[in-house]
Amino acid sequence: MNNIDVLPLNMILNEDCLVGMKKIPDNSIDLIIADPPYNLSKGGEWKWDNSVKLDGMGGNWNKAKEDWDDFSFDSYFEFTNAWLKEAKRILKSTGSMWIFGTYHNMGIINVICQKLNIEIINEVIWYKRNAFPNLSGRRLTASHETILWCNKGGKKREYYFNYEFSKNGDFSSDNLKAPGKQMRTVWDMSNNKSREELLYGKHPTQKPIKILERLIKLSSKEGDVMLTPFAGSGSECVAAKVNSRNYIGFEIEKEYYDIAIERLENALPNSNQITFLDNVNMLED
Amino acid sequence: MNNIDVLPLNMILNEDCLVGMKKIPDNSIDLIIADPPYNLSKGGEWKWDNSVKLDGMGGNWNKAKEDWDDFSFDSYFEFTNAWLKEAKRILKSTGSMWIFGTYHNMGIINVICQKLNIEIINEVIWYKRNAFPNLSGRRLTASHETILWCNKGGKKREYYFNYEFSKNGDFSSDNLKAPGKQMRTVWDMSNNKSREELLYGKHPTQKPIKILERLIKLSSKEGDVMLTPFAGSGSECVAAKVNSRNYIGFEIEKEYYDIAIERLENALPNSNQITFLDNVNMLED
DNA sequence: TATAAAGGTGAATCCGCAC
DNA sequence: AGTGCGGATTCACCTTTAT
Repeated sequence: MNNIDVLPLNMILNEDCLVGMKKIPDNSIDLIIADPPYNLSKGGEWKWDNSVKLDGMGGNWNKAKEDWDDFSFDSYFEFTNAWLKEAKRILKSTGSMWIFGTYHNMGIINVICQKLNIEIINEVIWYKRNAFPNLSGRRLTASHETILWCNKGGKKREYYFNYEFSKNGDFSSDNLKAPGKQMRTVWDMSNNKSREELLYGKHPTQKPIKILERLIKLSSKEGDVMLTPFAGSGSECVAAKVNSRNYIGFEIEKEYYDIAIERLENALPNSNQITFLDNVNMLED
Repeated sequence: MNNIDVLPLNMILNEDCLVGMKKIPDNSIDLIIADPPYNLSKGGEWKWDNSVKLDGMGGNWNKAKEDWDDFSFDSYFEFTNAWLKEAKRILKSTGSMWIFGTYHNMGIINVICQKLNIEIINEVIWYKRNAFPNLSGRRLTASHETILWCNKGGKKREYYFNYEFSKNGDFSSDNLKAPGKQMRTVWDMSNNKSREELLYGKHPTQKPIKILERLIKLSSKEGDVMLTPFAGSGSECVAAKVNSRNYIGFEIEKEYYDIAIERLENALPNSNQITFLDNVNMLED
């Protein structure tokens, strides 16, 4: 996409992320934060197809896994491949992408990033100190999520990294971050939510604003454009607005879209407002 | 493999893990601990083949990743698929498998486990408090490894789990383990090695005995048979011997094989020796 | 009024039992 | 042998009571 295109900035659109991302020019986004679904509702379009043979990938696959959530493993591959390809296309070479997941879907995301030549900078582990206990006594208490930090890939690395913030920022509530020392790949952060977040907290995987702020500050500058393909109830956009980044979001579920719109109306950007634009059009670089 | 077969127990064999595992009867191993290589030496058999099209896996792959260590991404898929298929075959339905890796190879391992219907019980994060600092200032300090805990899969879950140990065992050096509380998926453990381990410490990914002991105690009983497909300098076997588990190891590199043999000669099993057999043959169940 | 202790509530998953 | 229901399980968080 090389023609000059326009797109509403600082808005969430109530549409599919693929439809939305196709409207975005190449190399135009500074930051992508993605929390892709892996628990799609029953009756969705993702169906397991036992006839699909994965001959190219090692040849000798066993038979299909039967109960992979409500949709198929292979279809999830295709879904992930589709949105990551678009994500790579629209990302600037100076930009970053952060992807949330668990072991259920992160293997697929990881493999497709490597196949698409999206470079993984770090795999970050979010340790949730207040994780919900395991009640069965048959396994360990699930208490972390994975966040993959990537850039566009290519010969030279140009992504932005705020090393100073990562080293000397205020992370006093993180017991694994030593003050003045380099930030590590394991982050200790409880899953608590502020009153504002609880008020709009309907989405099952809603992330705390404070972890999104950390991602934003580590890898972008004020005035940059953040895009979130699966906006949910809008936490990424709120974090962007509060931190004077511009944002674009897509959310296909009307219920969450409505919540996100209301949240964003009530969210106040912080004092540095020079770089934040409101509902204007974005021109390609 | 249903004929009664014999195999030397409590030995490491100087051969390829696939060759070795093929000698093991179906459903005969209680515990597998695997630390698969992902940095194979140059000139090995793993070569990138640009002509391989991965049409079954989402269809539209970009061109091959050029610099995936010294061998090809797709070949690593085949390699992983091959040994994991054997591992699943020889594992008892009551058994467990633990696989070490990082984001470079864990995505592939994860995906193949799911394709082979090997059930992932937990993804464990080993946080290395004493990780080596990052010198570039361009990324976060890599400070964790991933350990996938799996069972054989199938309709009913029969794997052994020592819940009592996981809850009330002595983990006082682990700052993330609250005494008397359930064990979680993030473990805080430094990468220090004892004098014994340092003495034989030539292998680049040698694991500390104490993390291997944790795996062994969580998921096996005295007298059980542990198998390690990539034995390296023999840490898994030493941990098994010390904890009165029987062991089988394979190591193709003569240098490491020799170290492992010497280590095991000097390793002393602990006092409960009733269940430990020395260099005997194993009959199929 | 602040802090501490004590007590009640609720979440997801596994497993056994009845049919 | 498959289904469906109910009981058991843990611990973070909130509310209530005590110091």
